[in-house]
Amino acid sequence: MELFQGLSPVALADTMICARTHELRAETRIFYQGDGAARAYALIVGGVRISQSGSDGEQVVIRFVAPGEMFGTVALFTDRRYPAEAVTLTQSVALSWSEADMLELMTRYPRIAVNLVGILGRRLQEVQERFREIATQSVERRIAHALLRLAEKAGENTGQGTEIDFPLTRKHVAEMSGTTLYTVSRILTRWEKSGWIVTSNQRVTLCDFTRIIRIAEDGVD
Amino acid sequence: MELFQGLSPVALADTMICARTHELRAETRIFYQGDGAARAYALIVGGVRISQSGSDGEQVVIRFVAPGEMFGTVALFTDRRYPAEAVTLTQSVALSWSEADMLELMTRYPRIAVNLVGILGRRLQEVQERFREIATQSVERRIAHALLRLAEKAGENTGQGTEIDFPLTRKHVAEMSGTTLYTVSRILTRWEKSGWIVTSNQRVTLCDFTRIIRIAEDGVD
DNA sequence: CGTCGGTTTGAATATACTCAAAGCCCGTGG
DNA sequence: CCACGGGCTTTGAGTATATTCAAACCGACG
Repeated sequence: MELFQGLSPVALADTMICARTHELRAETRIFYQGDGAARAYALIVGGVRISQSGSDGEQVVIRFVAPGEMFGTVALFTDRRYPAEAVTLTQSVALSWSEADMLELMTRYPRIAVNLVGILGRRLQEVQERFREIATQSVERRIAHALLRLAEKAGENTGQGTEIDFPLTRKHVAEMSGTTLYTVSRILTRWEKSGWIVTSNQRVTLCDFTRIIRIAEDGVD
Repeated sequence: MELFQGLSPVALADTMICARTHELRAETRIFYQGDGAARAYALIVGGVRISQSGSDGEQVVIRFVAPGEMFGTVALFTDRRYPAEAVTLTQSVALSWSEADMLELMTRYPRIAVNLVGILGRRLQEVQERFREIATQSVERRIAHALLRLAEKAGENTGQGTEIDFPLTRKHVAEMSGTTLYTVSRILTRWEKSGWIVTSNQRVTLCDFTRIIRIAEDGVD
């Protein structure tokens, strides 16, 4: 749990006292976009998808949350409305803190604030990179990047290669890489026929990792 | 200066003591992408463009910095390399702090850290929105959004309308909205012929503000 | 007056989108 | 245990949108 790294045992106890625990089944909406932001969450077990939708209903996936990461935190410090919605991918467990407690903790233990700055900084850099990619690269490269990021975050090593261990539809990949589910399907089937990847039952396994990296970097296939 | 808001006069004096002043002419590179991140900056006068480039040289504009804003700050708290480059648009004045001083200040006055979290949070939200736009909207809408954001940040009210008061090439608009300078040129000339905007000498003035907003929202022209 | 950076414009083209239809797989319920 | 239904995926054909490349143009500044 990066946010609380470097805290004394006493401080850690303090933070746990005011935490609330949530047990959630798959496909549960934790908060909606536009809701008043009441609490900050930390994921312990499972997976969460954060998506943002525009006025027409076009959606994009902002990120996938893996165990150990925070989500819904930013809203507390900005306009107090969640700018996106959070949905569990699988059965999950999360902790949460109220806004007041969070602020209190942060002023009592500045280290938390500094940690949070680091976390947000890294997230900012990641989105900026994704922005550059979508602005300048071909769809194929973007899809490669998307899969690599997921593998990095939630990759399980199986016999066949690295499996991204939560359910992932073509639509979601499309919403991560700024394209349509049709294009994603075409490209993934091509990769599968070439043997770079295997997909089955909404699970994607990267077999030829270096090949995918090559596509992401060079755009060569 | 949002970062230091809510500080006592004493604290403010402390921060100013360790600040260094920079006077910069137009088109000066303040730092390069990949440089070891030594200092955090605050812009006092002028304008700065932050751009990121990929391995091939494709560039995007991450943001324009207006007076009162910080830049180069995130890098101190992540991997200590600037993830983008900063170039002055016009003659400018900036303050800067060393990494050590900044950390020291933040732990001494937690309020600074909390402020920074708010700033980063808002920037994160903005990039995420831009990401959604570029992923789902037509080029024309994206250009409209780009101009509106600039007008919001650096709009001067003249007789003809709202002028964006720093030099802005077609190329830069393209790099903000993820398109080519040719497409930007075509669209801006069309808007100019219709009377929604006026451009001259790298200055853009939005005459029919509501029209541009309509394009940004509906995609209607 | 010439040069250079920025801009406009045209024609040809590519890339990826749209829409429609069929197929597949999985879990459910009979 | 098998048949059915629903969500997800595949595939094709046609097309729009925006890119690419080339060339001319404009205007500011030395």
